[in-house]
Amino acid sequence: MTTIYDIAVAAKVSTATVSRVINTPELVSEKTRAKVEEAIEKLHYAPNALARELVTKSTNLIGLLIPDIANSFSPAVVDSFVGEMERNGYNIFVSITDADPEKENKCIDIMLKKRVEGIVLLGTRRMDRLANERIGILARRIPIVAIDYMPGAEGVCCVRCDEILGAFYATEYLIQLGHKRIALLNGNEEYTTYYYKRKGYRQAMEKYGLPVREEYCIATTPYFRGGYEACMQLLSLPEPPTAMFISGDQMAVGAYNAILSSGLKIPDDMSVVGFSGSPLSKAVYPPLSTVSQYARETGSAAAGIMLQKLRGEETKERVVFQPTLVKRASCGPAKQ
Amino acid sequence: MTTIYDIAVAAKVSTATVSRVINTPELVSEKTRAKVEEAIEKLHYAPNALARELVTKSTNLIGLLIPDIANSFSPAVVDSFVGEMERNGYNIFVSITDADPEKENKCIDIMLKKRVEGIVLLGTRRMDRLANERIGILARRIPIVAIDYMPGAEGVCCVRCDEILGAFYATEYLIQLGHKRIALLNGNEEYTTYYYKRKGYRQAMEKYGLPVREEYCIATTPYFRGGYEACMQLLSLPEPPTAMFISGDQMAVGAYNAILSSGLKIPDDMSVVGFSGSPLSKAVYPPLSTVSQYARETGSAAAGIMLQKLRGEETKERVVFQPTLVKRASCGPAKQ
DNA sequence: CTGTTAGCGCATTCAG
DNA sequence: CTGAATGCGCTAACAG
Repeated sequence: MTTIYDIAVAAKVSTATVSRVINTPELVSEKTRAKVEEAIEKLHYAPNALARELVTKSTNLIGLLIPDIANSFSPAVVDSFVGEMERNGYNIFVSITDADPEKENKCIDIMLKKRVEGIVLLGTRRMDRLANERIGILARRIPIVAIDYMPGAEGVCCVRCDEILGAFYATEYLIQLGHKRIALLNGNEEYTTYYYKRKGYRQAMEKYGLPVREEYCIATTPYFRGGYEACMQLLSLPEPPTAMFISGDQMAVGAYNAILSSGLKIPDDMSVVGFSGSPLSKAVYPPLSTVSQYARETGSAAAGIMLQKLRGEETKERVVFQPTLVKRASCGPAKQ
Repeated sequence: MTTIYDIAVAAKVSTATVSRVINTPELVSEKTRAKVEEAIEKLHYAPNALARELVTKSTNLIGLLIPDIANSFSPAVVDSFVGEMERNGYNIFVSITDADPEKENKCIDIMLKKRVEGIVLLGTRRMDRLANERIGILARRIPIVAIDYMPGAEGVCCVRCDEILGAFYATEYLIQLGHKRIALLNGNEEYTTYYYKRKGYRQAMEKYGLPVREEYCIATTPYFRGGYEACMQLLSLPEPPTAMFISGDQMAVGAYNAILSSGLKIPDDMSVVGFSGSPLSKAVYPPLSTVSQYARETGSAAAGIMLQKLRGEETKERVVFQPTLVKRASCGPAKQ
């Protein structure tokens, strides 16, 4: 590996001069600059960022923790976040944690050692306030932005969608269409997203005086298969629901499959509202009503806040996107 | 930021001893180890990886270049690749290149400066041999694994699916069902994936003596919307196709929408085969026949090869997965 | 078992 | 405009 010293020798200058043509070329005379650049070219010199960062104490590195990359929300957030950070000269160090707090902790340790200048936590977390304590403490030393809720670490800046409200809108919409038997097809309610979605669902049901029937509330894995299986279960009930609010677009598509392959029609026999507003929701047939979560906007908002923090500017404590209910053909009035 | 020196002072030992309790604790006496560990704990010491790596010349960093994270293939590959590398003690430095060769080049420069120990290039590339020349040269200095084809850089290890064969299978299947008017709904054919898919399609058509009709071959954006629009265009033809091979599952779902919302039935009025084998293909209704691309296996194969290279072991020049045609309800016999 | 010393590759004073 | 010298935080001989 060629070093700054090799270049200095080849160009017959000091290492300081080489350093200058790289970092402050305007301070170097035309002639020596040319000499040095030639040597750099010839020897394929790539300055060792480790050494550089050791002295400048600036890594331009941001850590990104992703609990789950396979859902319909993460990729879009990651894309917009990474793009925005890169455009501003930062680089990204990622880790996929499978939503495992222990793994997350280890990753954070590594990131701290690598001297990342900020950490972004993407996606839902356990409703475990204690587990988040460390994050809260860490946030006093290094910029941290959480995408989604962060119970128990009040100092951490959160960028998220108001999921209670989103779930409320979705459920209310179904109620207003005349449905009374409305199912909630949810994910694991120990996680923030699903906890809050249940809350919104419940609020809507209660507001309109409808009973929350336990057999209508199912928590399953938030992917296609989970949606399919849970929906099958609902359809086999003696008195099946006439509508369902489903906590994720992937689950909703799985439910579509269950409904359609049971010979039922959407929305005639079953109304469906999803959650996420991913491109998928618009793509399926019939197009899926969904609560739009603004994934890309969330990613760039997180980047914006992170950049502010890195510059030492004051930032908002929290950015909450108001979800929008996108009404599409998957919902219809309740039959009499 | 506390340093090894601070710990040494606090524990009243030398920095060498601190270094030992961190790296080779078995060489330190129980007593001093306890002292040092206490100091580390108390001062929240996290060894500076930059300094460490500068002297050990080992970063455990792998660069991962992702051209497009939004398709149905990348997330699964990334997940399995990253998981496998992390399990083996490596960390990941990512960048999203939007398939822009210039951006890719800049990213590689940064990665080289950061002293990554290997680089993985994910996903399709332009059919531009010259653009890949640099990769080929680089591969002589540092382990490089390309996921997908890599024309023009023969030294680079490639992990990919035989897309020609996959497209051939898909098309042949439709032909054997009696279809003669078979469309190809493809992506931009300047990119390897779509170039080779067209090739496989053509080979099948020619083998069975069917004409390749230009108006049946459309190149569009490989997402839902592209599939929808291209399919609409095909349906409006005076003599529309009776079957289509679609180069990606997302496009296929977009096409589903176009077909179903035009009042046609799948597979009665239109047979469809997709490509990717993503969970999505199984989830939609009717379940989509597709060419399975083994995303997760591809990711872990790439990791496996990278790990071998990092250990200095000999590796295969190329790993080619034989795609499998998964027959589902989206295809039926051609009507007379 | 522990301390001393010498760099790793670079940026940054401070002279000249 | 350029060079010599110093140190960033750490590991790795080498002594003791």
